[in-house]
Amino acid sequence: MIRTVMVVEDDDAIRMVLRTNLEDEGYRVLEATTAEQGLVIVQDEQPDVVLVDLRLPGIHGLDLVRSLRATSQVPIIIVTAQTDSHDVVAGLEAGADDYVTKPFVAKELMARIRTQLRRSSQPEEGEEELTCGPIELHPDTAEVMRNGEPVPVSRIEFFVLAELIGAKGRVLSRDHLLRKVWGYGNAGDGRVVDNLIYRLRNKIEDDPANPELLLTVRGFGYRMKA
Amino acid sequence: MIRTVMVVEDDDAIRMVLRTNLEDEGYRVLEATTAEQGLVIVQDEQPDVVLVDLRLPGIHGLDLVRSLRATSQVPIIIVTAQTDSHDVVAGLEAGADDYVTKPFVAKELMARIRTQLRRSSQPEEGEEELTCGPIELHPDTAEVMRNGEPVPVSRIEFFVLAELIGAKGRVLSRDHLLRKVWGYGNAGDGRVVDNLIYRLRNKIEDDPANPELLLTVRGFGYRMKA
DNA sequence: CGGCAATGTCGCAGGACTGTCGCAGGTAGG
DNA sequence: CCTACCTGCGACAGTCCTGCGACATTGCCG
Repeated sequence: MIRTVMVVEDDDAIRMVLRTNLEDEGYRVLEATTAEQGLVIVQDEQPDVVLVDLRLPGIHGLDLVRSLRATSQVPIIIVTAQTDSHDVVAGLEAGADDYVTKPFVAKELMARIRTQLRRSSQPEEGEEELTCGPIELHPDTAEVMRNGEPVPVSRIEFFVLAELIGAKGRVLSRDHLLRKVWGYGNAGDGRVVDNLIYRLRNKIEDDPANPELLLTVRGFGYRMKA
Repeated sequence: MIRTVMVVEDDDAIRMVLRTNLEDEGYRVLEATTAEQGLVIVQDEQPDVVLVDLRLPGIHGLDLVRSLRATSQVPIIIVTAQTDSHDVVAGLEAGADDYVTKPFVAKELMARIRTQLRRSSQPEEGEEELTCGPIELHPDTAEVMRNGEPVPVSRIEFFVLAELIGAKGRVLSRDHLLRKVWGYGNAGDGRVVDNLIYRLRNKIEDDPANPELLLTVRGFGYRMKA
């Protein structure tokens, strides 16, 4: 699962360093240079962690922290040059979850981000709605519903369906599915995917021979109806 | 509500300073001078936060952190003289939630403790009802009732049932149950969970061969009826 | 209209997954 | 010491899954 980290920092150099380090760790990185931008982006993208500098142009970082905390549970880490203990206390009181002072050591900051992610991911369930027409996926119970009726599917079938529905109508190649679901490097191997699709259709389509939900894209792969 | 903070620290002077500061803030303070003591006390008293020194006699603080984390979600703050960034990373990776270096500023440490408490107390809403159909769990007395009649269950059976009912119908993998209830890392080990489920069904299901409450989700694990 | 490649369809057999149950060591209490 | 219970383990059986191969169909192109 790809995690998103937002960086609110006006210093270009520092922002660049952060971006590089974060991307090396495999995070998706969002950037903002002002508190106002930061607020909007958090609303929009709902990142998994927010890094905030205190000294920002315009609205102060502390106020940004308070605003974020008022509407969101997203973990906030303050990253700033203010080393005074009084500032640390103020930052944490404002609602931040951690406080790192510049110059920071990248490794340490990355570890602190992981710590925040670990904690916030506990009650994780929001996720996106996994539905497509009459089909609903419930990751909590590993069940597939069709017109409200449960449909028995196997483990692999469930994952393939989840992958397809999660793609929201985009075409997924056989290779993509193999890697994501089966975990194969990509070792050329027969028609496992086709077979599975066939079986899935028998379970979720009204007329499996004329699929209306799980469509073939000849030469490319498969996709769900939009 | 009175919060409890445990301090694991072998230096008498520092422990005293911490105790004084914590009591001034209104916390109940537990003390331990070794990792072994610490482990026992956490099990016994379930403090709300644990402060751990890294340099302890005998078992190293890091190992204490890992042990605690294996069985408990209690927030852990490492308080130590090791200022090296490498140590910070190791500490957080081991499962700590924050890392403060000596000499620390009391005010800041107190703020970090409040931060941890704020986060860990979020999902706390009195006691949730641990019921599922005709089954009731009473954590106070460790009793299971079925249609109002007490059902004798063993210690482990009780915990597994509590974990399942607490999950409110979500699937729990065997691995999850092993970690939560047995506390195993995840050491590959046979079919302990299956066996326990079998025994539980014999106690709480009308027809154990056709379970209606404690359901199997093939390929995933087990879940309670919603 | 053929030919070719891609995909649909289906049965099979090995194997993965789970239910079931008996056994024995361990533990707590009497 | 004895008993009752708990608990982990292994074995066996039944069920379901899944990859494979073979053949049928379909779509594309010259």
